Amino acid sequence: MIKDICSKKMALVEKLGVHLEGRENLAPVAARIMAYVILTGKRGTTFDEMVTVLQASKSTISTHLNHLQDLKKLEYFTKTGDRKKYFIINKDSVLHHINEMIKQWEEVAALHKEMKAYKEAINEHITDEEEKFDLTFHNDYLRFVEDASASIENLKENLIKNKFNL
Amino acid sequence: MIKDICSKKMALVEKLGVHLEGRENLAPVAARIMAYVILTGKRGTTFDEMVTVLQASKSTISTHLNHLQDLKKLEYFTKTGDRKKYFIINKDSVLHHINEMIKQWEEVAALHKEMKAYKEAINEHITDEEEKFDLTFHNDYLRFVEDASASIENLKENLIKNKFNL
DNA sequence: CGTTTAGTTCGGTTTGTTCCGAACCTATTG
DNA sequence: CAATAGGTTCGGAACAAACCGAACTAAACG
Repeated sequence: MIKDICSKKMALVEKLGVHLEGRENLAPVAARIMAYVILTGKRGTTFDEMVTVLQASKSTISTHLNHLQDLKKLEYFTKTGDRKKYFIINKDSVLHHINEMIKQWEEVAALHKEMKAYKEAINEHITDEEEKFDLTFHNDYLRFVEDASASIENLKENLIKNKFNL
Repeated sequence: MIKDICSKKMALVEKLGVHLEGRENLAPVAARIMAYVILTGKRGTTFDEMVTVLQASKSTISTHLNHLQDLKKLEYFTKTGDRKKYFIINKDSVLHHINEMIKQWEEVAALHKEMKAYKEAINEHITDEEEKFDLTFHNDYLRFVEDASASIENLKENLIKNKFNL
C-alpha cells in the first residue's frame, strides 16, 4: 500500500519532470528535483533524501540545488538542532512565474516594434505599393501580446487580492 | 545606404534569432532562418539566398528548412518557369501560435489536476490536519491557467473575427 | 547525353551539456 | 582529536546537438 503510493509519486515525479525540462529549460535531474519538491510539499525534502530517491550523485544534486535557489525557484527552512536543510518551492512561485511571463511578453513586444519600425523605414523608400512590406503580421502579433499581457496583469491583481482576503 | 539597411537587417536577424532559439526551442541556424524569412516578408526568400546570407552550408539549410516546414512554421510559393521555392512564414502562424499555447496550458492544467488528486488521496489517510498537503499552490496555479486559457481563447476569437471583417 | 539547377542524404567532426567520482571543506559529536 | 554529518568543488567521461563537406539525385536545359 505504502509502496503503491510511493511508486505513484515517483511516476508523477518523472511525468512532471519531463514537463519541467521542456517548459523551464532545466536539466533532467534539476527538473526531477523541482518535481520531487513540489510533490513532497510543505514537510520539505533534504539533500540526502534526494540523492537516494532520485538516484543521482551528491555533486549533481548539490549543483542543481544551488542553481534552482539562484533562480528563486526553491527555498528552504531549518529545524533547531538539525543541520539539514528542508527544501520547499518558493512560496510565491506562481506570482514569480506570472511576472516572468509578463517580462517575456514585453520583450517580444519590443522586438516586434523594432521589426515594424525597420519595415516602415524601408517602405518609405519604395514607390510601388505592391512591393511594400505588409505589416499585418506584426500588428496582429503586437495586439495579441498587448491583450495577453493585459489579461495576465489582471490575473496577477486578482491573485494578489485573494492572497490577502482569504 | 543600402549597406546600412542590410546590416540593420542582419543585426535584427541575429537579435530575433537569439530570441527564437530560446522561445521556440530551435537550433541556432533554424532560428536565423525563421528570423530572416520574417524580416524578408512576402517577396519570399530562397534556399540559395539563405545559404549565402546566413553563411551556412547547404545541408544545414536543407535540414532545418524541412524541419520548419514539418512544424508548419514555414511555407513556400513558386513562380512559373522558376524551379526555386520562395519561403515565407505560414500565413496563420499567429493563430497557430495561440493554439499551441492553449494546448500547452491544457496540458499543464491536466498535470496539476493529477498532482492535486494524488495529494488529496494521501490526505485522506492522514489524521493530523497540520500534516496534510496544502493544495493552495495547485489551486492557484489551476486558476491562473484557467483564466489565462480563457483570455487567450478570447483573443483568438477576436483575431478570427477581425481577419474576416477587415 | 552532358551540364546546370535545386536541392537531399550520409558520415563524421566540433561543440556543448549533463552527470559522476574523488577529493576537499566546515561544523559538530564522541 | 578522530570520526561523522552535510555538503561543495573540480576534472573528466559519456552522451547529445549542431553543423559541415562530399557525394548523390532528379528535373530541366542545350
